[in-house]
Order: sequence, then structure tokens, then C-alpha cells
Amino acid sequence: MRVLNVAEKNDAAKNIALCANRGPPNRREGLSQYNKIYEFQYQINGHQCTMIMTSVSGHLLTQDFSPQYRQWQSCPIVELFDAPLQTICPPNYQNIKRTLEREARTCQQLIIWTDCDREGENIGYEVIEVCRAANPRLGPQHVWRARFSEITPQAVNNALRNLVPPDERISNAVACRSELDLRIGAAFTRLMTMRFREIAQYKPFLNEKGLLSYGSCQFPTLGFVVERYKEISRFIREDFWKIKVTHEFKKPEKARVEFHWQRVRLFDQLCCEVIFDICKERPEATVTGLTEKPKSKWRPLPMDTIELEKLASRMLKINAKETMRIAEKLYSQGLISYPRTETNIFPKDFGLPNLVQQQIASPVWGAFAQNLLQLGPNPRAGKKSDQAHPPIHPLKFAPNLAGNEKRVYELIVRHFLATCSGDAKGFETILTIQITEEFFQADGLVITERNYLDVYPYDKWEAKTIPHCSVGLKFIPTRIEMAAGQTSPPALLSESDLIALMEKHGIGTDATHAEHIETIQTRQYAGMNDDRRFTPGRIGMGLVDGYDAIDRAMSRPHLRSQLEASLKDICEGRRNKADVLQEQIDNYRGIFLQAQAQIQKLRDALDRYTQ
DNA sequence: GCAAGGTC
Repeated sequence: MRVLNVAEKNDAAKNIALCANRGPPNRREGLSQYNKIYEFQYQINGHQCTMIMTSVSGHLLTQDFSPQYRQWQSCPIVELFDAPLQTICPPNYQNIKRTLEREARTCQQLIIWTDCDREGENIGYEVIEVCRAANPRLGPQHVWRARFSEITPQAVNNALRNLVPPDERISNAVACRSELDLRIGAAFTRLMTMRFREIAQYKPFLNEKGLLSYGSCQFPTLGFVVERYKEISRFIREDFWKIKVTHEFKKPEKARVEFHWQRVRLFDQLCCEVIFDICKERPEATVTGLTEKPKSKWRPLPMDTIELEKLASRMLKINAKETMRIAEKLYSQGLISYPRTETNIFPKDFGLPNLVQQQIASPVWGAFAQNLLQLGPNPRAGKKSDQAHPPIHPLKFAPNLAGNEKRVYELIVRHFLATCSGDAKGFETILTIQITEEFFQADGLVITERNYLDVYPYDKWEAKTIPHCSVGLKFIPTRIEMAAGQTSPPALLSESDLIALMEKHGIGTDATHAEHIETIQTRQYAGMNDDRRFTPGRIGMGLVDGYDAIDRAMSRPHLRSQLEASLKDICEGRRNKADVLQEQIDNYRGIFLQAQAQIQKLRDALDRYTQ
């Protein structure tokens, strides 16, 4: 019996075949240069099978409006909410499709090995659709879903012993999301672009094509940037006052120590002055406590995509989009593992020692790796798993990289070695003194074991000496002073902040955060200042304000969150696709008609910011 | 020409 197996990408197909075959399988070319065909023998339920393993490259099919609706002037825009859609295989995927069709004709069974997430289930149905059209004998009893939580020999064999039918509900949830994104995106994008592109006053602030787009992810992303900007504009600074005590200890050891007030600060100047005067009058300080307790600084969790993007942005000042471009290149050169992963826990028996061993060759961190190998790699375990890909880790030592590729690779290696190492350990000392009725304290830190910090310069943990003086010791502080200050607004969003907000509100996926952030910049809705923080542009401010005046929901994250909840209902059988689709379309058509009728509100807002 | 989701 011949069995066609299809994974979501070539890398997965290769590894699954390797695991199932317990060794390298035969490899031959398909029509697509990136998607190879792997062949091996395997027994399923006592049947000897010739396994044909190949892959797609993500979604094989996409949806678009029927041709008569694709011209922007072809119909009243509101019709896009109901216009018929077509399923298309884009030209650059035709080779993959033809390979599937050709192989499907010779097979009696089909096993779907796409990633075990929502999109994967939908991609699985695209594969089924194409294969079944080529070979109608691949009926429901001949099509199976392999469920796996990682690509290891055990998980792969287990999946083959426990094949299940594919889950159409999960696929339907994705089809629902995808249709809504298209209809809503196209409708609002055409409306805004056609109404505003030609207005001279806006032109200096628009992108080259004059495209004003709306999308269910790009707009909430812009919303976060605008919201933070406005929060800062609204912020009213408040004056406060505080008392600072400094002492230059001569014994038991020499040290300059700053004590901070236990009241932290007061917003009443007079009140602070009164207390300050009392302290100055009777400045003698008495040590009332010295506590010392162990403190550790945790080594980082295994790296997932979001962490890579955030770290590279913060520590290397390389933006998320560029980081992913580089990571994909390193991956295609076989230097690092698959860079799009939501997993931050290494599977058991992952072969970490071998991966650490690779790094011993480095003149920079080789010694650290050598030492780590002797102690045994002991990674911290996170709680997230996408059930397909392990955390990002180096595969080989790569001495010949340069520029940002070298820096990103180094970050990945150092992070990997750090996560496999031990927490930093030390002691925290808290010294408390009393001056009249007021208490002040100073914190000290002694680092006893640096451990992971030795290989991970991105974390700072600074030792601070506090003299070991005994309780009851009295001294006159070198200085007691009153200082004035002002509360300060939060900072503009950094890229790392923005990614964190997107993740928290379920805007986009780990693979798309960087793209949405890039989109709001290429649309000139937002820009990045010299501190690498996001500032809204004039059009961005105007659009958010304008939509706020029509329907607050448009630039806020909760519409997307609500859709996510409905999609979950579809997956779990509580609702069906048609029902959710109708509800969402009706809702957005309503907002669209409002926006069209009240387009002047959008114009007014844009006018305000572009004068 | 438009979205967001996959991936080379």
C-alpha cells in the first residue's frame, strides 16, 4: 500500500521522515525545488506501507473576490461584505500543488502532518481538497490526521499508531477568520483610499501609493501606539519632595551608602520640610536592622520567537522584521533551529549535551560551554508549547558570520547556553536606620555565583556593598538633604512593549507581529524616533480619532478578542461557521455604513492633524 | 491595487 504523507513545510517533512524511518530516508525531487519527497517503508497496523512524505509551504490556497469585484470601481463597496469569493492557488504554489496531485494518484491513503494548530488543520484541508480532486478514491475513510506534540521518534510513531480523522471544525474556524479579514480589510481600505487619496492636504503624510489600509491586526497595533502617545499628552506632572540620607562609612568597612526614605516621597512640600527640619535638628542615626537573605537572579527561559524579537530589539537594536529575516537565513543555512516557535520548554531527552558540545570550539564562549557540559545542561522550563517546534537553539558553531547575522547568532547561542546553565546567586542585605521618628533603608547585594551571567551580557546584576554594622550602632550621617522631583509620564512604546501588548491582546501571531508593526510604518501611520520608540504619524492620529468618533471599537483590540472567542466556539462545536460569519459580517457592515455616512467625521479628524 | 495567515 502506498501512503501519501504531507507536512506543513519541507523541514517538518524531512524530520518526520527521519524519525519514522529511524534513519535518513530516500530523497527525490518534486516539482517545487523547496519541497522534497522522502520515501521509506513503515508498518501501520500490521500493513506494510510505502510512505511518500512531502510538504506544502504553509497555506496552499487563498481566497479572493470573484474577478468582477476586483476592480475598485466595480461595485458599491458595501457589496464586498456579501460578494462571492474564489479559492485560488497562487502561481508560485502551482508546483507544490502539481506534485501533490501527481503523488496522490498513486496512493491509497493520505496522512496529514501539518502543524497541530488551527492554521495547520486548515492547511490540512487544503491538501485534502487538492489530493481528493486528483484522486477521488481518497474518501473520508482513507484520509487521516497525525497528531504529534513534537517531532521525535516516539511522538511520530505514537502519532502513526493513533491516527484520527481530521477536524473540520478547527479548519472552519480558520476559514471564517480568513474570510472576515478579507471582506473587512478590503471594504474599509477601499473606502478610505478612494475618499482620501486625492486630498492635497493629506498627500505629504501618505505613503507613495496613497494607500490607506484597514486590517483587523494593523489597526489595533496602531491603536496601541496612539493610546500611549495620548496617555503621555494627558499626563499632568506632580511635584513631590523626599529626604535623602548619605553616609560615608569608615568602619567596619569603607563605603558610601545612600539611604532612601521609607515614606518614599510626599506630595506636600510643607509637610516634607517639617519632617526634614526635625531630622536636621536631631540627625543622629541608629541602626535598627540588618537583614541578609539569599537572592537569585533566574537564568532566561528557552527562547521562543517573541522573546527573540524582543531581545534583539532591546539589546541589539535590530527591529523585529529584520531579526526574523536574519533568523530565517541562519535557519536555512542549518545554523539554528526553526525560528518560528511558540515553545519555551525543551522536550525530555532532547540531546542538549550534543548541542552544547558544538559550541566548545568558540574562543569566546567555548570555555563556558565546556564547563556546562561537565555539569550537565539543565534548562529552565517554560509553560508554552506549540506542539511542533522546540525552542530556538543553535545547531552548529558558526565562526564565519559577520555584522547583524553574527550578532543575532551570538544572541541565540548565549541565550541557549544561559538557559542551560544555573541561576546567579547572591545575598541581599537591607540596612535600616532611624533618625528621630523616620526610617530609611539601604539595599546591598553580594554576588556569590555568577553562573549564567558569565555568558549572558544582556542581563545586568550589580553588586552593591553595604557595611556589616551591628544593630544599635549610632552615627551622624554625612548628609541629610531634601530633594524635589516630579512624577513623569510613561515612555513611548518600544518595539518590545508593542510586541508584548499584541501578544497580550491576541493581535496577530508570533509569526506576524513583526509584519503588522512594519505595516503601520510603511503606511506612515506611525514612525520610530531616535530612541527607537513609536510615535503616531498625523494620518495615524487622524484615523484613530476619526474612527473613535464613529465607533470606538475600530481601533481597539477587543473586536479581535471577541472574534477569537467565537472562533474557539467553532473549534469546540458550540457554534458553527455560518452563524459566526453572519454575525461578524452584519456587525462590520453596520460599522461600515456608519463610517460611510459619517465620513465627514473622519475628514474632520484628518484635517485637524494635517493642517 | 485591499487583509491576515502560512512559508523559501
